[in-house]
Amino acid sequence: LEAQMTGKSATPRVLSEEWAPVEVRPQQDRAARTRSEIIVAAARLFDYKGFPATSISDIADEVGMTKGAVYFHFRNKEDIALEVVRQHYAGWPDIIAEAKSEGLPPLETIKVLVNRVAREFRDNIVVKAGARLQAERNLIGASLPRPYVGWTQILTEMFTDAEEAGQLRAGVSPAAAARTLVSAFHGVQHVSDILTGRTDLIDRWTELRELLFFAIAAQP
Amino acid sequence: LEAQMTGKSATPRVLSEEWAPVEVRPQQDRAARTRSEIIVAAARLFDYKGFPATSISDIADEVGMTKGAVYFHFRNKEDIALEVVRQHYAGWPDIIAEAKSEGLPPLETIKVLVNRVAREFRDNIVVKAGARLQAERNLIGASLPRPYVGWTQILTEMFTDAEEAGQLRAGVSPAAAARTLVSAFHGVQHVSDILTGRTDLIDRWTELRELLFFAIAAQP
Amino acid sequence: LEAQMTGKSATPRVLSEEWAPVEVRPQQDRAARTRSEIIVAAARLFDYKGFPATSISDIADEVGMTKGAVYFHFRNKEDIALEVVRQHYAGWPDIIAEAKSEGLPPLETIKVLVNRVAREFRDNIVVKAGARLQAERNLIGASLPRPYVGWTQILTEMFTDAEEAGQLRAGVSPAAAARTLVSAFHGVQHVSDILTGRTDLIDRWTELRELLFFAIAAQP
Amino acid sequence: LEAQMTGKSATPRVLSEEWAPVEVRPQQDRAARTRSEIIVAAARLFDYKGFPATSISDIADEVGMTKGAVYFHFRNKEDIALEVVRQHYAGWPDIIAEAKSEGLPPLETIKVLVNRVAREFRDNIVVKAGARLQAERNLIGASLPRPYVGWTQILTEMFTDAEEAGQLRAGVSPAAAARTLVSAFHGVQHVSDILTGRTDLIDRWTELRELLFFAIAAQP
DNA sequence: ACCTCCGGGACGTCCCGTTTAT
DNA sequence: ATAAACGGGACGTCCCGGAGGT
Repeated sequence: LEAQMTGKSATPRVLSEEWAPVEVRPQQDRAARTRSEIIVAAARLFDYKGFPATSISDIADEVGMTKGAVYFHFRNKEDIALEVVRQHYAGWPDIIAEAKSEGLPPLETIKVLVNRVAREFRDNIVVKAGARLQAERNLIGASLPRPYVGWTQILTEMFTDAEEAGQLRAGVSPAAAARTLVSAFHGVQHVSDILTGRTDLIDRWTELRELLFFAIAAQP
Repeated sequence: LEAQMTGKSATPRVLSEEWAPVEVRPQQDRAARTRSEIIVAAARLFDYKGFPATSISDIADEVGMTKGAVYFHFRNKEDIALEVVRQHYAGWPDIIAEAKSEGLPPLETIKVLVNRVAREFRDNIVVKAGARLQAERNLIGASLPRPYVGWTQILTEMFTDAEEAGQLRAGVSPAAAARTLVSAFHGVQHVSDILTGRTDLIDRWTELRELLFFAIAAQP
Repeated sequence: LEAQMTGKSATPRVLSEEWAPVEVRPQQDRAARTRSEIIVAAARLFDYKGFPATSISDIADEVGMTKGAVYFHFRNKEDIALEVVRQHYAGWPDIIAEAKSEGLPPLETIKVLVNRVAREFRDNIVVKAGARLQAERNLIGASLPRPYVGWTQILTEMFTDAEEAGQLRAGVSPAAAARTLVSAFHGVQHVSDILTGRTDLIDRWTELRELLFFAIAAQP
Repeated sequence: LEAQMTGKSATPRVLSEEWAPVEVRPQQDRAARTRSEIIVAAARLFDYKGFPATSISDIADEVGMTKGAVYFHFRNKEDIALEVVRQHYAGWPDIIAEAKSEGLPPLETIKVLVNRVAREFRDNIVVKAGARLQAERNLIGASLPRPYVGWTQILTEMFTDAEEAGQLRAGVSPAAAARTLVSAFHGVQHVSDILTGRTDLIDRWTELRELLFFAIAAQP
């Protein structure tokens, strides 16, 4: 749970797309596609080698373009990393909304949500790259959004809902639970990355979830 | 809980120092002092800027020497990082032995131990730097020892002791408990580092400890 | 007579230039010009100071560019040396064809040819540099073509022609004559370089030629 | 025939050693031995890698000493090269005297002499190293003695003797014969070094000798 | 006298992230 | 959008002094 969240609850993207201009010029279309290709290629490299070891040349080669073309779309290497991180964040609102829409009790909603997040961390290249970039944030520049605090806030709200629903064990603070979940999830994801390339992430997260939620949840 | 541990119990350093020759050649003494100064200066910079952003020149400046002097003691930058990581590990056996020597029940021994480890992560510059270097290990070279597995093994043994002493809640696996503790501690330490420079590490660790050990320990 | 020759006869450059596209892209033109300037500047320095003593900075200064520009055209210093050596070789086929086209008897053709080669060794900076680089070949890298063998082969063929024309003294082996001519010419060129900067090369070659061809040629 | 010769005829070393002080202090003896070991080790490396690629560390390692020890005996790397070249030269007078002492006619004396010199170029590590250092002389410093001129002078004298003895073909200049022999021998030796590591030096020299002396000698 | 240990600057190569001319 | 050029370091390593032991 790496990301700086916007804090306001998830805006359904479908709606916001309604507001977008229907007619886009084909050139802008192509530019957007190129931009996107660059981002994905960069994400692959950032995930594999990290930010400092990835050169602009590497990225240009990976997309089959010249360095100049890359510089046409992004002012510098930091901007590319920034966009990767932005897209890492951009996906969460929908996922959160989806989890909430299932109508489960708060604690179960959280479980479902983080299960889904874990899968993204294992499978989605942009999410993976964004996580690594956040871990290397002080090698990049001070411009990345602060990580962890958004998720902490979202989860604090959800754990507060759980408390109000009587799902929390007496003495458990929603904020502490949120902080601990965010930190521990990060730890699990990172250690899994180092030791197994995140192939065992789901198992490790399951182990963590069982212990943590036993301590958080009220006894039935 | 970053480190690859040797597994063998701590050698009583006091004793071995008694056996050391009293007279050491002063030149070698100076060299050892210089080496140590380089390590500490490098640790400061690695902790602050990370491995790739720290140049040999930076280190030389930090100790007030020239690059040539640094290269007399270390073949390359990687070797310096390696030595920092080595010293990060070198302290744990004594700390583990110390915790065990208090004669507490297994679970309390683990708590005391990790409390102490948390303080090291907050205060000891070499420990801090070693942790960061391990996090950046794929930017360095494949030569660093594998992190986490040593601590996981140590803690698995201690949780097994706890199980045999009847301290574990039914259904809790010692190995899973150890893995989760190692990962979650790493997460707490890392997030605390990013958000507060580890000043709130003890508080965050306390929050994690209360939840995790409630789930792990048998009800009294 | 330093060079590894290709063996195939000279391609008439005039003709092939007729066939070349008249319109070349101006940028590539500029690049080719720059590349060529770098080669000539490097040749001057290699001839003057040798390969190890010539730094990339020296070359960049000599052409009035920056190191980065040089590295845009060549991957490393060795590649520059390689190209100088390549151009040293590239000129021989035409010169050989020219000598042969005069329709002289074989032995006289050889004399005319080597006279011309001697002038190149005295006047052509790339030829001079290439010769020196070949002399320093084990300081560079194992990638330079083997010297001397190409010329030995060419001259062996020509001396064989002479033998068939009855121009060789009885008992003189064409191969031995070729080997000796190649080695002795190299020696004359080198000693002349060391002692006079090759200003007396023609005289020294004349002395050698008179003696050697007296021994090789059949008495009239 | 690389060397700068002193020009005065060979001084029998046995004699000059008679004049040396009989009693030397044992420490100086050790120093001389150490010096000599350094020279031989350096010669091995110079012959193998050339001057620029041979570092003081290499030499120190080769003799099993520290760099400081080497610097005690020689002021700098150039001095070591200088001494190697000096010893390359130092052996010729005896060899020349030996050849002359056989009482052969001048031309045969020259042949015997150069045959012997060729063997030295093939077998004697200091001679080989000195030759290579002379070839790399402008990479070292302007301090090496001028090569070739000494041998040219010696051989000019000997060819003049031959002329006076009626052994020279009409029209052959003793000076030109000497110059050509020196240059051509250098060429043969160098090409043999590059192509076969001087294993075929004797054969190549024999080929050269047969041709050259046929041209030089009066017909019987 | 001979040698070791430790440290000091100085470059050399390579490469990287970026603008300028086209 | 490309091709060409620009500075600026980073790393490594080399040649070499001084301080001091033996």
